[in-house]
Amino acid sequence: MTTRKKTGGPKTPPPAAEPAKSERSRKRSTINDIARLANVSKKTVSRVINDSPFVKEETRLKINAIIGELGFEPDPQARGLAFRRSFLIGMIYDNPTAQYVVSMQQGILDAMHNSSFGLLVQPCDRASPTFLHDMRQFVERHKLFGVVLTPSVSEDDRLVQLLQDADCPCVRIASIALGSAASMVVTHDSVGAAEAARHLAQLGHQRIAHISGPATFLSAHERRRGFSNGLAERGLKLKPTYDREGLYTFDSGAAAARELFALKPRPTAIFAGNDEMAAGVYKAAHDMGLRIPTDLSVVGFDDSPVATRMWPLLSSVRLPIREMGRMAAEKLFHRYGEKRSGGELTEVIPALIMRESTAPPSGA
Amino acid sequence: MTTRKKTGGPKTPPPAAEPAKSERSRKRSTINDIARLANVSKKTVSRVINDSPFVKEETRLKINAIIGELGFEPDPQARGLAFRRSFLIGMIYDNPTAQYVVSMQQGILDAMHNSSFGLLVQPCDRASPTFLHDMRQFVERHKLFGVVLTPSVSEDDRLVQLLQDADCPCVRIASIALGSAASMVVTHDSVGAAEAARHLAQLGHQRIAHISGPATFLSAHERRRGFSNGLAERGLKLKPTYDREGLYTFDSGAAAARELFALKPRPTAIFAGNDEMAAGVYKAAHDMGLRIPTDLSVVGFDDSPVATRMWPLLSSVRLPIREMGRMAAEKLFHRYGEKRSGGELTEVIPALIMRESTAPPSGA
DNA sequence: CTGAAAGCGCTTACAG
DNA sequence: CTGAAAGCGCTTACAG
Repeated sequence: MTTRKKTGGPKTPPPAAEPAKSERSRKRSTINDIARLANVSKKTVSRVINDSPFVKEETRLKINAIIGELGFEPDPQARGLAFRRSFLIGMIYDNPTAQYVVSMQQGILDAMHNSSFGLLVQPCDRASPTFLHDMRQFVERHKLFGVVLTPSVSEDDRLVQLLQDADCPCVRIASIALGSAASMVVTHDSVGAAEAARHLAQLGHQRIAHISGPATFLSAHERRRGFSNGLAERGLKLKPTYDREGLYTFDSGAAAARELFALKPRPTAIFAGNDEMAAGVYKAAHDMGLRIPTDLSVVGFDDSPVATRMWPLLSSVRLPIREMGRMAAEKLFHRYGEKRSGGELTEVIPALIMRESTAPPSGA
Repeated sequence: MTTRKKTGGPKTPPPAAEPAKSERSRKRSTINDIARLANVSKKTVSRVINDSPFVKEETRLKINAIIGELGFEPDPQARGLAFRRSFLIGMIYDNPTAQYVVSMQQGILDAMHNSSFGLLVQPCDRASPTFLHDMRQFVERHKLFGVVLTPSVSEDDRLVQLLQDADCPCVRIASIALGSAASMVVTHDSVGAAEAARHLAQLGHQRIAHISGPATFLSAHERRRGFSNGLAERGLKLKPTYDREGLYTFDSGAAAARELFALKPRPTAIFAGNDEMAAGVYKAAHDMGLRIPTDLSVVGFDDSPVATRMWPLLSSVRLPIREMGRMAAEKLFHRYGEKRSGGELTEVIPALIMRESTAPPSGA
């Protein structure tokens, strides 16, 4: 009992920055140490760790003090084994944009800060024949606490079904609500696309084109839909000849733009489904001697790093990726903390970031 | 004993793609099930799981057969608890390039494929006052099996010391050997930079400039050193006025280029320490009306996605990031498998990827 | 070459 | 409000 205070002084700062030097012989303390020091059973210590309401306030205080003093942190592995569920969150992704993946990780990590959770990453390929098998292994092997699914794998119903069968909670990030409110972070891509449409219309453009992502992507559909609606608000229509499908890649954007430029009259503004394709549009315009924004206005989507690496700087629709990651992880935690709470839909609205790539049409 | 065969037929395919429908009541089998079925003790099953040589071949075969049949996979959590070490690899990073991070993750995951390991990611900020404390928590909390350190945090000796104290194996990725051979993947950035120098010299350039990364980065130093050496091979010298320090950022690259362009005579070629800065050079050149490669040759480093998003396409020095990740993880595993083996230095050589951004000097 | 006992650090029923 | 027993699924000494 006398060995438990080292400094003897008042409460040491936070969790004791650097206890003993490299004396790694000082093993981490366990629930047993705490129990002994507090003169209670380990079960009671377990109760305070797990925030059980059935602990006398006085007991709780005493135990928490000792926990603080020793810098005790329950072993997630042992806890996991007993709980039959780990303290690990998985992030499953197939988004090709590296910045998206890294920002999302950051956001999830933000939500886990100061918890004992860890973030396990898992890329995937929906086209692979072992896709579902791999995902099942990933989830079952680690007895994941929960999983966050980013687009476009978040749209895969087979995966969602599998997770449900495996009793693994998941939060899906997508442009519209695909499942229960408790499991969704919806990004309303259509709203951002509509804003882009209004902006272009406002500038006076009449011949406005769109290059969408592949039809298999929900986001591609939503962005087109929102754009079309935004145009309609201003009495404009997205003409079929001005409506091309790309692949969300640089090359497909350039190819679609070339087709568009061959039209007469050619469009004076293009809304690309993502920044990659917008970069392709820049390239095609450059090759044809079309100046941006004088001869052609361009708007992208994603506000990825490339948007500020092009000249003129690309105006683009931005989604708060990192924040989305944080929200998704928080949903997972809420569901656990307060008995299935956090059930409201989580929503996010994209915003148009204005830069230098748009101007009134030259003839205006 | 009779319940153990479901299909009754010959060995089913791999690990039984989809055992029972959504019957998740069928709990995962444990080491006890295997032991019972094989008529041995669980300890013996444990021995075959851990590849112990002290098992009769016949016994091993029988046990492995049953393991295969049931698709048994030992629970990493339970194993970890008993081993006092998890089956988790941590990746600690502070590299600002998203593509680098994602590729590295992929590589590490490649090495873990078909193992029961998982990859935990952990960004960090070396300037944060809680940096070391956070890292210690990360490592101790998860009882990490090992950790891979990417540049530039891989250069932090305090971290390496901390990991050693915590008895956590690590592999460091850096441009030169910073520690024991067993813990290093060295990327020889200088070799790639030298190649860039030779290429430029070969083209006939005489006035060749370099924009380096910040002096606090080892890579910045190594790239300059290699470049300078490459020039020297051809009897050229990196003049102090042509040797500028940037920050590895777009803006710093543009600023340094502007200074270089103001010199008379101005350089006819620039080797940028990374692609970001090369993009800045493009921007500055564009603003000054300098055409690439006619008026100015440019070479970058990293071969990041932006390299192919610029016009003309940027020639750049490439490092096989994904492969480096794989190698790093494999080193961690080797050290474990064969009693401290895998001790040789792991090396990687960068290669110059030729594209469209270089040409002989216009006056040549 | 193989096994019975004890233990990793926590939690679940069950009692009280 | 609190605790003693048993257990999560595996491994470590120790025996034989």
